Amino acid sequence: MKESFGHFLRKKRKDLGLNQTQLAVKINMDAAKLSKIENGKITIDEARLDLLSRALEIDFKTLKTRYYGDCIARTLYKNRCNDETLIVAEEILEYYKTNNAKQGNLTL
Amino acid sequence: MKESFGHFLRKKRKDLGLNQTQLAVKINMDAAKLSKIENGKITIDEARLDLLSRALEIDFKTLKTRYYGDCIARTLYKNRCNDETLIVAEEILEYYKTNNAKQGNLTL
DNA sequence: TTATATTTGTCAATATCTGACAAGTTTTAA
DNA sequence: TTAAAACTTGTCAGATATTGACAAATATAA
Repeated sequence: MKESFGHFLRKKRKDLGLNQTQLAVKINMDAAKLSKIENGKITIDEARLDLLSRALEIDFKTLKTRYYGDCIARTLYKNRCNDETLIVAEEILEYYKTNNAKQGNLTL
Repeated sequence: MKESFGHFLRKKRKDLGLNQTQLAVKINMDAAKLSKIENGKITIDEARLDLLSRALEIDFKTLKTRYYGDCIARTLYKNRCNDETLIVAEEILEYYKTNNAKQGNLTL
């Protein structure tokens, strides 16, 4: 079982022997904010995800997958969605792909 | 392949021979807003989803699954997530379930 | 065209998010 | 048990986003 995105980040940070303040400097971020990210209190954008992947020596794609995977897991958990939801999501994703919906037009 | 949540709603509405204005009245909603929902421009909360399920004679659970499935599909599509993301999401969901994270504490 | 249906834009009020910092708490190590 | 370091949380005002209600514009159908 994979841990949460925040725990994953924290583990990687400690593997490199960095504290939050040190890592925060590397990615030009307030240490308090980094703490909130590790604890899943706030979101992070892709630009910051990129900086983070470099600082933690993780492949960007891997980190991105972990991040959005975590976001989706939270949506499911928070809203008490049933197990079928992910399957339905996959099917609807195909719909958007084949119908070439404009990506900017999509509101979550 | 399943269509989007909005298209699903529209189909069900037309099956019942209702126009947006008529359905909007039933669920105590502005018709313009209903249009935006059918076109995926805005979100809807569970209370309204419940009203909608009654008005359209759809099982609430089914509608809810469709709705969040659509939200997740949009997240994936909009952010160009790779195929592995859903698998990762499933694993992280298990983490939240077993660790009994407080559902209120989760920020998306 | 004319009526009907749908979509989009606007508005102010409300709510949420942001970064920066201060204050508080927990952990660590002597 | 201490003090220091690490971490977490709260606050602040400014920015950004969302809401419901309505008007205007567009599309569809008769």
